[in-house]
Amino acid sequence: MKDIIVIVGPTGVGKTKLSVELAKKLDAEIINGDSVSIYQDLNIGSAKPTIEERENIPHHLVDIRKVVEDYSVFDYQKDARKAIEEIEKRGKRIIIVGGTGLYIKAALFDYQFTEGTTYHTYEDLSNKEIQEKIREYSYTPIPAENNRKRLVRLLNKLENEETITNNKDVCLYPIQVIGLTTTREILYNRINQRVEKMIENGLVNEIESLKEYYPSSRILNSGIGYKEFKDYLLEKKTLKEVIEEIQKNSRRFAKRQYTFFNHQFQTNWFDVDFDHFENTIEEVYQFIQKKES
RNA sequence: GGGGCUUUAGCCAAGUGGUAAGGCGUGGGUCUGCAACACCCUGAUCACCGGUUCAAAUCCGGUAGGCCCCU
Repeated sequence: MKDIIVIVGPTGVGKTKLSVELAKKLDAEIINGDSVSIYQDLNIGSAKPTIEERENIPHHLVDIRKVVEDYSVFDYQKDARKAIEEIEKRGKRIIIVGGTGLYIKAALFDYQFTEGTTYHTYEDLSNKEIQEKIREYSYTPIPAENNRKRLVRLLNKLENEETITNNKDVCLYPIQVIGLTTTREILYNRINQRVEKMIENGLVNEIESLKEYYPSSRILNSGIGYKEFKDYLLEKKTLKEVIEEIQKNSRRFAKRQYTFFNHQFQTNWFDVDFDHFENTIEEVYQFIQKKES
């Protein structure tokens, strides 16, 4: 099997464009590695590649869920591995692009989940009490003491007797991780402008048409570019405030993405040449060729 | 020209004599089932000069900037 090309980087650096161009050169198909593009009807705010931008390259794991449905890392792991298998059978190369680090990592590395386990929220227990219970299983050290979500998850795993492995460094596929980067200043400018552009392209209409799903949709209440509109729909916030909030959340997200891709993957970083993007494409292409020869 | 108020980190801001709360942003970090999530870490000698005091961001005087009122 040839290396799977994994394209990562912060939001707004040009991952989509690179993935399509590279797919053409390598005769590859693309697997989406973005937790929001999974959803139908979330197009503008998710910065999902348009049909034109996809240039007839097959894109997998895009639009596979409805806005009211849930989706998790485990689902992604299964779906992505299946897609890898299928593309492989077709004899095409594989490119995974996206900014959701955990999804991509769980698909490619030996993360193990257990099918259909029960899940308690332990609402009656304090963080301290949950920690105590975790200790009863002789599980130490307790990670992230104040992180309610992770504590609850861990306790559930212990109570369900799920196997807890630590294979996060065991990669199951041959991969080549390409990271796109630039200076913070340029990145933040691009992010800010891209949000303005989303508004011009009709993000507000997209939101209006999804309005009725807000109360029941998890993704609409957590995805950047969507959750910020909740108060706008209630007329508690102006559009200007919403825009600024989306920009801010995107910037903070980009920062966290850097930490993840820097520490969780062996990323080969490339400084993007925005004025002559073909240079960046060529540089990455040469890098891949060299690695394989 | 006269009078009053004000000046604390990039921003907002508490603190009126005993050696600087907090929030936001920024930067860094964690990461096996909500991950575009959640969580952790991160900064100042208080406009400047002088005085009072054992001790001043805190009191007094002056200088500079800002705001307001009067003429």
